[in-house]
This record gives sequence, C-alpha cells and structure tokens, in this order.
Amino acid sequence: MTAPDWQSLPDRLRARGLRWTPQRRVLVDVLSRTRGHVTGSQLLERCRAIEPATIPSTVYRTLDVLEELGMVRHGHAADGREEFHVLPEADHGHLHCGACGGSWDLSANEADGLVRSLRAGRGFVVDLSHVTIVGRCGACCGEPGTEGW
Amino acid sequence: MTAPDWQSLPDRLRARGLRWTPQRRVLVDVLSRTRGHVTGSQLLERCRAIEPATIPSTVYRTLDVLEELGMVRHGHAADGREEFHVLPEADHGHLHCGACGGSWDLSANEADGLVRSLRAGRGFVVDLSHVTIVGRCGACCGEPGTEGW
DNA sequence: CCCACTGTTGCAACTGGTTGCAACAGGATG
DNA sequence: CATCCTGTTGCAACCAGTTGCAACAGTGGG
Ligand SMILES: [Mn+2]
Ligand SMILES: [Mn+2]
Ligand SMILES: [Zn+2]
Ligand SMILES: [Zn+2]
Repeated sequence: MTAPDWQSLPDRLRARGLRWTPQRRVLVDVLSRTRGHVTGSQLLERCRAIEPATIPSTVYRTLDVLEELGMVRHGHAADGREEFHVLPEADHGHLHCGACGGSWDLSANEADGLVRSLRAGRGFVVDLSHVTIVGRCGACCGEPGTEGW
Repeated sequence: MTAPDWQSLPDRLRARGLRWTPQRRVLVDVLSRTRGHVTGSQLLERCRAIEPATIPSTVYRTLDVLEELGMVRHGHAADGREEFHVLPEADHGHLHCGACGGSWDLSANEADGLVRSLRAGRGFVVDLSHVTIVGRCGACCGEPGTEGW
C-alpha cells in the first residue's frame, strides 16, 4: 500500500519482460492525474481526450496489468461495475446508499469487527478494497425511497 | 421474508393493475423450481428450454417486477454480476473466495457486528442480501493463489 | 361478449466490457 | 545497427444486459 511510483514503472515492466508502449504511456498519464474512484469507461474517455485512437480492449487489458503491479486496485460499485482506485489511498471499502445514490468510504477501522470475526470464525481473509456495503444512509432512512438496491 | 406464494401471484399482480402473461408464467415456472442463486442469463436459458422464443428483455423486466413484489431478491456475485435468490431463504449475505472460487452464505448473525456498528455510528441500514465479501478462504489462505479478486 | 385502457412484449439499437487472432513493435542481444 | 523473440495492439465478433418505441394483448367495465 505504498505510494505509486509512476516514474519507475517503465523499468518495473521491463524487469518482468513486459513493455512500455505509447498506449500505456497515455493511460498512465491519465491515472497519474487521477484521485479517488474511476470506472474503466471514464478512463477510456480520458485517454481518448489525449489520443482519440485509443482502443477499449487495450485500456482494459492495461488496467489488468497495472493491477497486477499494484498501481491500481479495483472494487465494485453498488451496481456491480468495476471501479478503480488509484493508489496511494489507504485500503478501504465503500458504503453506498441505494436511495440517494450517496457513497462513503468505509475505513479499515470500521470494518475491523467483521474482518476479525471472519478471520477468527472461518479463517477467511477479507479483501477490504472489494467490500461495498449497500443499504440506506441515515438521511434517507425514514423517507419513502427508491428501491434501487 | 415469508415463503413465496406462487399460487397467489397472478392475483397479486392483478391487484396492482399488473398482468399475468404467458411469458411471466414461464419464468415463474422456472423460478418455482429453483433453489439458491441464479444469474439472469441462467434463468433466460431455462426459460428457453421451455419456450425457445423467450426474449431477454422480457425476462429481465419480469425479474424487476418480481423483485418489487418480493418474490426474488438480487445480490451481486464477486464479479459484480447480478445473482437472484429465490425466497424463502433467510436474509443473508455472501462470502466469496477469489482464489478457489468458493462461495458461502453469510448469516445475519455473523454480519451482526458490522450491521450494528454502521447503524449506531452512521445511521446506515445495511441491505444484507446485497453484501458480498470477497477475500480468501481458510483453505486458500496460505497457498499461492490466483489474484482474481 | 365486446371495448377501451394501459401494461407488456418484441425488436432493434446500444452500452460496457471481453476474447481470439493475425499483424505489429518493444527491446535485448550480438 | 540489424535480428529475433515474444508481448502488445487493433480489430471484429461476441456477451450480458438495458432502453425506446410501436404493436399487441390482459383485464375490468359496460
Ligand atoms: Mn444491485
Ligand atoms: Mn472484482
Ligand atoms: Zn441516502
Ligand atoms: Zn478458497
């Protein structure tokens, strides 16, 4: 969970027998200026702003590579679509309100109870960055709401 | 969370101004013989086994209607795809091992700590049927594994 | 039994994303 | 600088699922 080192990325790719290509340069450029959550299609869009010839499959395949290298991490939004986190955020999960669409981070601290009890009771190790809890936020709780869960 | 009453479904639809159609009959027939989790495309497949002319959008739209009536409930598998639960199972979440692909139910009991603390700390009410915790199961935990999270 | 109202269907276009494959191009080597 | 190896790209087909819309068909009322 250390800060992403974009400068050394080309060398780390080559060290693994992988390559530093113009297409990867564009995506890394976009990512290095991105904070928080982004979907694949948003990243594609931003790459196309720089290089209109960008191909979807290339972007998605490169994201896979970058995830293996630990440069990004994906989770799933409430609708199940992949959402990428650019490091170096602390590992965290998400809360999502199905009524108002709001989204909040779930700190390792808050998830600690669950994480501990699953580890103790089952030996199951939780991937916190993949945890998305859907429900209804405090503000929406009393109100008649969209059943978009 | 009571047992699904497929017999009275036609009347309950009509009572809401909705209709009991041949297409819905096929899907309900399939659902009434289904236990556990199913994806939409699996249901489509099974409907087509009975009525080959079955149209995808009709199935998915009908599932939405049935979910509003409480006959099914959807969650999201580890890859984010929708997965339907046919009642009358107790409300529960899921654990999914990213290494071996295994899947286990997460009882309300086990999730209680998290549910309570989110309610207390934030007023957030968790939709347990939508909770899918991804990670690594006890068996896979030591072993070198697929990073399919 | 027929009518009219309106919910539902079929269809076609579209979205986001994935896959197999042949052509291409990093980059290590000499 | 030329060569070769193999990772990567572009493309086209495909997959699961969604949407807008015109035609269709349950259903309750007369
Ligand atoms: Mn959902
Ligand atoms: Mn995932
Ligand atoms: Zn809310
Ligand atoms: Zn496992």
